[in-house]
Amino acid sequence: MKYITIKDIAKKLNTSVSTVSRAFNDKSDINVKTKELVLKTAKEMGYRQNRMAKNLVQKRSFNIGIVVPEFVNSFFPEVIMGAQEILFEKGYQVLITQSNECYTTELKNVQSLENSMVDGLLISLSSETDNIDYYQDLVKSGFPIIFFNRTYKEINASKVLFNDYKWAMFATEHLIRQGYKNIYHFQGIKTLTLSRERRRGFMDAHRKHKLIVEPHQVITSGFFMEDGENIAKKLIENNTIPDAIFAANDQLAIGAMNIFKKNGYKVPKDVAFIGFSESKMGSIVEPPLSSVKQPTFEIGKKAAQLLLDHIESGKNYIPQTIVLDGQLNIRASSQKI
Amino acid sequence: MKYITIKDIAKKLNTSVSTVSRAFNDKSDINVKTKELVLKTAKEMGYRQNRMAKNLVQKRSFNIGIVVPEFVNSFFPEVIMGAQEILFEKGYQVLITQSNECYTTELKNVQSLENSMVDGLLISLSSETDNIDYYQDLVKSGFPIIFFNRTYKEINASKVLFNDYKWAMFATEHLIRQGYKNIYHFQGIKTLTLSRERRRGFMDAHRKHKLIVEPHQVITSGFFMEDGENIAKKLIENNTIPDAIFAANDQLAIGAMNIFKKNGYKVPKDVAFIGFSESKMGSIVEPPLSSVKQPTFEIGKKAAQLLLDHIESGKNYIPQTIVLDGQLNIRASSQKI
DNA sequence: CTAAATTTCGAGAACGTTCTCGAAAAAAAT
DNA sequence: ATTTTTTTCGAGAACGTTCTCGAAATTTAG
Repeated sequence: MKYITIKDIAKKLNTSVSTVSRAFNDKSDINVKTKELVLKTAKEMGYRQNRMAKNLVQKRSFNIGIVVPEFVNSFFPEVIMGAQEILFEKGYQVLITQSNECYTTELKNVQSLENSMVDGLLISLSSETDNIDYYQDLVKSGFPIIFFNRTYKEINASKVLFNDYKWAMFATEHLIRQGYKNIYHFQGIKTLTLSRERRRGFMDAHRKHKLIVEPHQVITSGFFMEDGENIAKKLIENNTIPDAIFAANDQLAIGAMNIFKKNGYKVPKDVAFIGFSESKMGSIVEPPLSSVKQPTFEIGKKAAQLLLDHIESGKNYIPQTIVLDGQLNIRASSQKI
Repeated sequence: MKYITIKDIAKKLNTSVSTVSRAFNDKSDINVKTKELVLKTAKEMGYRQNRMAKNLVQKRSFNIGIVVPEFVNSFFPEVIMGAQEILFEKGYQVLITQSNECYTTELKNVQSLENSMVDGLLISLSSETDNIDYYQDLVKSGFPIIFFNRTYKEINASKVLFNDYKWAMFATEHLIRQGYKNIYHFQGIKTLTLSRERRRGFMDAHRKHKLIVEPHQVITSGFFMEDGENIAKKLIENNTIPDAIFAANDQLAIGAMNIFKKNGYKVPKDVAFIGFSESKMGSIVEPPLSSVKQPTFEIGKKAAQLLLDHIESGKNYIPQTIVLDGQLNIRASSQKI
């Protein structure tokens, strides 16, 4: 493949590369007519700018790296779409990688992206990540990096978060107000800040209403549908059937709901359900699943915006934390009849 | 941000940049001891290779571009994951873009990726794309590009396809064998090759069983759940209720199913359903949706492999078409009781 | 009509690598 | 000890851009 370069154009027009370069970069010190001529012949010759070279001299790639734990739920794709929307219009390309919830792959991704000279990073940590030294160094070095959803308090960088505590509390209170007494919480992966926050919301809602939560009411697992199924099976086996379940995500709730239904339990009469991070599936399932809706697009957009801010302001950027709010969508799965 | 370069290392070690470069590139003409020394001090100094520069001289980026129409269904994410698996282990980075089913964005994506000097392209065309001149030129120029799922016969490049005809036929026959007579087909976007193939399967299944299909039994729409809902509403309005519906994807089927259920129709007793491109939702819905399962990961893997072949063999690459097979998963939504 | 100001341009360095070529150093062969 | 071979290295071009600096051309002012 023979690329046409700026030199070829210069030669053809009997001018210098500087002039041609000027034409493309909207520089003021060039005659409008020559500029147009350059642009025209460039088009005719099928010229395409070589980003590598440009980036090399400008020391920026106009690439943004995104690292997410997974792709299978619609949550992260939606966040990514939000970010892309902002970044794309500013001329940035987005490199997306996934860590598969694995710390080593996550680190490999980050480093690989750094090698590609990304101008900044948007990252949501894997559930396995408990060592944040690398990120601390990165942040300290001034590299533009924004964390979203899954992060650590200790990291002194900009963050876009969801108010997990508040909405977990609302969700739980909703169940309590419906009159449910024996409410279980499926907290997913225990160690994540977001899980802890949701659990805290769950606990405080009980406290507020002077209800006591027994340890066995909070159950740890993974975040997938199968995890929900397994928990439900075990509960049925032990014949410890909750009134209601507040799950840390829709997948867990749906998995469990299916098992309960299969075993003859009625939803919400026997067991009520409320999920989190509203997914499309939630509205399809029978009965439709109540859930807390997170502003996925908004998260992506805000994170992207912060990143652009950081890139533009350089060293003297002051990190901020944005906490977004959601919405409690009550559906049939949690309404006492 | 001050990057440490190969020059810095050379200076510190009192050697030449050539030697340092050799150390990193596993060249034979370097002493093992100096190599180790270079590698060690490079690590100490926190050296990170500049991809831009490397790519510039080597004229390849080790980046692969992927263009997909959308992100919201799990189909494309899964394909991407398959591709990533193959590409990642060969040291390639993946740049993902989405066209939002819009031709102009698609083209912009492709060009932007070309500017980033991607070594190759994996693409599934938007539903809007009817002008393939650009791709024809690209293919003719020898640029490595592999089409998957959505493509045009006319393009002379490697393709990874699904045997839509065959499995549409199987799906339809399954319904016919169950005794359904008045079967409708929701074909989605009419113009896509894959839609045409699926419709052809639908028609031929009827022909084979000596059944006649009236034009009104084949309905065109978009590919989203809302489209399915709208069709169902219209059918109910006109009181033309099919025995069974074969939808070109799960979303259409689920959308329609929900509306029928809401209007008091029983599934599968009053209306039976079968979808296509099995989605997670299909197994959650009540009753579980029969569907044709596509080997999503496999599609991504195969496409990536073809692309690597193409990149490696260069000009004398001979395009191939791989047609993959799927699986018919029969569930309650299509079983006559 | 000349001087000053402004516009427009070209030469050439720089970005951080890889790669070719030939030279120096070391090892092996005579 | 000398020649030949092999190993190891350094100099410098190249990749395709942008950018700085100063010079040429043009316009404006006096």
